[in-house]
Amino acid sequence: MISINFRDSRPIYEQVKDSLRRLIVSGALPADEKLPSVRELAAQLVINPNTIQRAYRELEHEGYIVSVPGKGSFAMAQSGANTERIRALLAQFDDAADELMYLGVPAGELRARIAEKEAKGNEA
Amino acid sequence: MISINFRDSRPIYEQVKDSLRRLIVSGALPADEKLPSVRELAAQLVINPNTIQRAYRELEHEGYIVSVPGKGSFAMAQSGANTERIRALLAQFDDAADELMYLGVPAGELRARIAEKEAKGNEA
DNA sequence: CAACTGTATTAACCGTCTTAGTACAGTTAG
DNA sequence: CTAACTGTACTAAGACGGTTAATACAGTTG
Repeated sequence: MISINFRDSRPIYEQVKDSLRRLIVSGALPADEKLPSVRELAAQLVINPNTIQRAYRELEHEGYIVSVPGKGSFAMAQSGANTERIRALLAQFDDAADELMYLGVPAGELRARIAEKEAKGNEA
Repeated sequence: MISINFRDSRPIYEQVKDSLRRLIVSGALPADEKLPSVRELAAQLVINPNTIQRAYRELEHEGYIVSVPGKGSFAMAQSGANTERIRALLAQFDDAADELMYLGVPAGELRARIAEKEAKGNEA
């Protein structure tokens, strides 16, 4: 479900954040779904609870989850559009598309990928 | 031309790499164009020459530039398709698209962005 | 020869990531 | 109520990577 790569230069807490965000975005973690507890996920990944805590704290700050002392952490329905995050994602999207086309990947293939996601999103 | 952000958590040499790669990809730096020397760019950005050297070394390893002792560093025409880089870029592209659509950005807008790039690429 | 180019190497500093250990308050099942 | 869970906070220590500084050497060029 969630995996981390110790060889990766990226911090573990970032990898955990991205994994969880991807699970939420993909629908694998619907709103109000309970996440593993800080200690449980730490034990599962064999890393320190502090590292998980940091990932959860930042995900909550980004509006993807909500943590309640004593109860747990839960996936959260996206409320207000996160304009700042959208701006960053669009920049990432454009950069990747620009370089891919420079490297010879046809624009049609990129558009087809979008269309495929659109279909998958509607079937769910 | 090339700018770095000291507040950014990303390493300076990565920022330099991305700036140069973007200049090459966008066509601002055509093949065989001479890049600033290691020391010159370091002085311009007020950072250590070693940091520039590292950026150049890795860009050469990625096939974006070529460095010749005594002469300088030059933008390089993309020869063989860099399959590894393309794979990573497609993953980045997909992740951004997935989350953008999750956040409510319509697929049509993403496709329109691709089409726009396609048009710009053809006019050049 | 002089001034440039890339390249290599060593040492030192500093910030961040991660771990370990402990502690406290809220929640919940028995 | 108690026990076991939950999130949260804090300090200390170690490890690692990024960056700088200071040289040094070889190839190129006017």
